[in-house]
Amino acid sequence: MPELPEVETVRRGLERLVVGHRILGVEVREGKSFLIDERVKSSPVGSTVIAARRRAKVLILDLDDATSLVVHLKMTGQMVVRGAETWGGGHPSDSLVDALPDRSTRVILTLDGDLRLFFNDQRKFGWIRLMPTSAVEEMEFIRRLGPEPLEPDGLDEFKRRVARHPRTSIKAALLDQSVVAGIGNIYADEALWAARVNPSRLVADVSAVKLRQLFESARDVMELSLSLGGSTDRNYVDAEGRRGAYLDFAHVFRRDGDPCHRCGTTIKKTRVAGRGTHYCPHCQRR
DNA sequence: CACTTGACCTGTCCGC
DNA sequence: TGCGGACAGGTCAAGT
Repeated sequence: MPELPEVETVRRGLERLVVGHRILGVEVREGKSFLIDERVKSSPVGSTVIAARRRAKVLILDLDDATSLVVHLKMTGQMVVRGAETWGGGHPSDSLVDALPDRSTRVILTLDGDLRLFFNDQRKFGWIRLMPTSAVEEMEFIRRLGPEPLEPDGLDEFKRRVARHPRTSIKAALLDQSVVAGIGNIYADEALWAARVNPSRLVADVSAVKLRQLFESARDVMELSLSLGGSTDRNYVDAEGRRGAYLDFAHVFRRDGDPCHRCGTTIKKTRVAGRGTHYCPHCQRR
């Protein structure tokens, strides 16, 4: 569920809350959730967080010893900060998560300033990887990433990359991180609705005008979502444990059975590219 | 080769 | 109420 707007919201929180703090301890509760590259020392303890970056759906915490903590939240990952600088050790009333740690807590980082950073991940798909900062950009899946919708000059590159997959559905292409980076199931459906493109349509049958509208629609829905703190379907929270509000404004995602905001036709749910797919049968005719 | 499906997990929801 | 099964979705490996 965490897609680009959610990961960016978490990044902003971590930038504010943990950059400048020194790591005092690491508690790994689930070994597969915390991986250490063989090229680095065995622990980040003693290092200071100097930057919080993001590439597509990946979070990167740079440390002052030329290593980085690379984090992928996958579907149910959370990075939640608790401590004196947030709420005196307690948690705010609008937090979705209760007392931490809980049973989904996989890794706990203790930082100076009386802070604790919890990596929670119900389904254990996510991971944190400690590696040399110089090696982050060389990770295979980062090298392959396509342009992000929020990049102002990404359209041409998107068009070039999507054209390499003419026989696949446009929805599958939008979900392919090597075609365009940062889109997941929610924003794929929302962008397709905004651009009035049927999710099952083959890439080869989508006009250049529609491709441009799709890229721009993806940018628009992501900017709106960012302004609302992202989407909370069931699990997502930001670095302070708060949910995002975007789904209150969604046009199709999880709205099957409800009327289309443009034409009133009942929103349908089907399966495209192996994923639940929401669309308006009238606005998004094939 | 291009594309689709299954695996990885756990929690929730639905029908019987 | 209990229980089995479907479903949720990001990414990669395996299959067609």
